[in-house]
Amino acid sequence: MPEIPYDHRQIELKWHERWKDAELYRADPHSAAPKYYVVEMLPYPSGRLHMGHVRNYSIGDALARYMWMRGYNVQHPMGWDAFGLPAENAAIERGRHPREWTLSNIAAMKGQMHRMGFAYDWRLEISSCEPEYYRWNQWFFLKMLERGLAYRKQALLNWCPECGTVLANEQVVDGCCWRHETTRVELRALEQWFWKITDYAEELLRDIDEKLEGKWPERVLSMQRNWIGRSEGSEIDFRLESFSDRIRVFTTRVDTIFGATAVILAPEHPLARKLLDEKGRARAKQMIDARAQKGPGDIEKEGVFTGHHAVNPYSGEKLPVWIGNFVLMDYGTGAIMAVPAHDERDFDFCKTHGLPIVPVIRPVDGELDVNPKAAFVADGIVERSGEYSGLESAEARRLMNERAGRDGFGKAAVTYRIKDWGISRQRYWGTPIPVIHCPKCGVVPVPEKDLPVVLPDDVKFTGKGRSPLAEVDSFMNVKCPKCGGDARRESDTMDTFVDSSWYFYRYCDPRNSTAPFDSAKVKKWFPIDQYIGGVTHAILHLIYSRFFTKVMRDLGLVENDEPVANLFTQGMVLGADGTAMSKSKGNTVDPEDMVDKYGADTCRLFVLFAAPPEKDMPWNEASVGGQRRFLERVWRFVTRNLDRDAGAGDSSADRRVLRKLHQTIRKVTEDFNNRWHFNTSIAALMELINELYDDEKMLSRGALDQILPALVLLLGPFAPYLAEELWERLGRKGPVFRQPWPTYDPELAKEDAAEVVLQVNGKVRGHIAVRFGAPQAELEKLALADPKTQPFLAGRQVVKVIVVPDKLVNIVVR
RNA sequence: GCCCGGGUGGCGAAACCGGCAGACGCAAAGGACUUAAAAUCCUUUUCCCGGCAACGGGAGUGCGGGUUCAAGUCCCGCCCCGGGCACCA
Repeated sequence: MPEIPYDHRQIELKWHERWKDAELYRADPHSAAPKYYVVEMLPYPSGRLHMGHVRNYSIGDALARYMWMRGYNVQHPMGWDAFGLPAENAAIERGRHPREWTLSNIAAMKGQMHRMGFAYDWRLEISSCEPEYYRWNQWFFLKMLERGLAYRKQALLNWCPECGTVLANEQVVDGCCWRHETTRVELRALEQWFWKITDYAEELLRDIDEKLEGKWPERVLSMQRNWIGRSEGSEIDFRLESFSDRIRVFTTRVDTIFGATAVILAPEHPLARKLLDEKGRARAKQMIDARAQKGPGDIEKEGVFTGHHAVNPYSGEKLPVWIGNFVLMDYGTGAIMAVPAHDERDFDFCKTHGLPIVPVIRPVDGELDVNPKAAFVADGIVERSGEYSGLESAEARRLMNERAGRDGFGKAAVTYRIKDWGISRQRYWGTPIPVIHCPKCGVVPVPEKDLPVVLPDDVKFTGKGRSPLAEVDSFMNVKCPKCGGDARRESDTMDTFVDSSWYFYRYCDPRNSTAPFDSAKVKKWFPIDQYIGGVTHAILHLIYSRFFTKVMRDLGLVENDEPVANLFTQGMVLGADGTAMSKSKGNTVDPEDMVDKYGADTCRLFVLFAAPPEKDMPWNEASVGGQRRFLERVWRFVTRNLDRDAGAGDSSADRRVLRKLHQTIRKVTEDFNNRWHFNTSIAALMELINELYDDEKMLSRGALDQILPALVLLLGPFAPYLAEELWERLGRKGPVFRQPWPTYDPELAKEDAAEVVLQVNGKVRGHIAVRFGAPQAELEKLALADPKTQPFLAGRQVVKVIVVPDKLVNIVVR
């Protein structure tokens, strides 16, 4: 019988066509089956899928298909994070309109996703650049405004010269833009819109422990904890000698306050202007400018004495007030007390500026070091601190906070590192911020009934200057909704992270034209059972969407406190050079080439087999062939045994192969249920096919009839095209992923006998086959009598025999 | 500096609860088939020592200690790599 060749092109084309219109992957709103909502992070439509996408979506797709087979009602959507700078840059560089460029990219990538065989319910597709979508961004903006969660302020902001826009703190990496890793951000004073994520700092932190612990990767949780940066301490007012103003400082170490030798203000501090003379102000300005240019970290500690003094409320001591370039205006109160003996930074500063160093904390089991060479920063016993002397640090802090409250000069206080989310962007391709600036009424929100504020199409892209929208008179000129007078629209657009903060809710009701979604529909699916994406979004997207969910909950739109019950972060795809694949490094591989050459199934298998999904995946082009060979072996085995008249066969071969089959079902099922280590699932399937080849000639028809369909079903989540084609050739009806997942019989999976390892003094000396459950005494006897162990026992005394039933006997001799 | 990961053959990896280290795959070498090549199939492949040989012995999971009958796995102290945070008071 001639072999039928495995022609991936023909097979994939055939099923591609059949799947296209079949609407196979619909979630059923009326199903009684338990729901399972799986979402992969939506891509930016750059025009081509890259390997990172393929990896992300192959993991999610395998899971979705598996859960269908397990009988769940699965919702598995896909969409487009369609606003963003590259579209605008394409417009500047190539004269293509961002909309047209974006839409053609979406069409291309959607085609690639179809080719990959990803099982999405495309009826739920959303695209954030459509007015039907972004009008709800605007609606949320208005709600934030109503609730006092949106505000406008002038601030020093991170400006990326490459992007031509400001960035949120989360979008600055090592002082550089997150999209342009070599472009330093500059600080610019601008007026822009902020969202009060800080109002939710405490809850965002608490729910990490209460709701996410154990369900999100520890790495992501620790990054978020870090980012929120909760810090407990005290706020203490220092009275100025020469003015009525007080300087409020934040400190975590009020127990060291008797060691304070100065009070230091940030150069931007409002009091700095007042205290400094002309010359001092010029120095302060220099410090501010230097910081704007250099970026943090590589700045020498500089300072200026203001000539004024403040009074330590505990000791009554007079402390000089300085300006210091290392004091940050936007953390704490913008002012600190300097305790050089117990803080490294203060130590540095005071050393260089000749300020005294006064130690007041001694180690619990040591002496007070009166002439320290470095700061002693640990807690200890408070000394030289009046009534607090002799107390432990923690107790001193407690009592000192009490005293501050009682006497009205301070209190216990909590400070967070996280700052409000700056959402204004001086770019075109984003959601217009729905406010109007009226010369008479000031900032006026666009009335809800006038939403959406639609992006105009006729915009000039010069790549220079400010928001492109500001140049479009037909957009900008508007009547004030309040007084009817001439007014101007806001010309900034929203950060695109707004779009992705709630898109997975919109999937549940994507065409709703009266609300962002119907809460009942969302309630059916939320929280997301499994969210899958790159770890790069650990603190960007993933903290913004947690914030958004909490706001939506407080608006009464959703009932869940968190959007994502379980998070999985897959590792990066590394290039051949061992660093992350990226266009700028030129080490990318286009998945399309691989799909052309080897087929989508091989490509999917390849990304799943190369490494466990949470680990970074090294690139090794050569091993693709191995995956292809495996699929061909499956193909050949199934096709040539479809209706081979195998007869009664050899019952021992049947038993061997069926045992392997059931062991494989067990292995693959466990991998899906526990760790998603699909590399080992696929390895198990390879072992099965190896075993089948070994025993092929001896198998009975009956055994083949059990094995072939099970093998095809097991392959379904990983290689859907091949599975579907073979399923049809087996004469079966219906799509593979709608078949019940094969179950294993523990009895059939069991080996005939336990292989027990024989050790002498921990070294392997032999093996014996014993029936399962053989009593310990019997195993011990067999081990002592075994010819393999005998030579190592001769002339020695048996001290002890360790028996692990069905596994191992270790004879300890002396 | 602090907080997470991680370090196992030539390479990617496996060993999930302390019980045979290296499953599975890649690459390499040898062989079968072939006029030949490709494809396919079979064999070998951690290192060292002994043996013509099936085989036998020893060492071995970044380094040094420890616990244990038994350690890649647990504990202590280091080194290296990746990631995050970092004048955050």
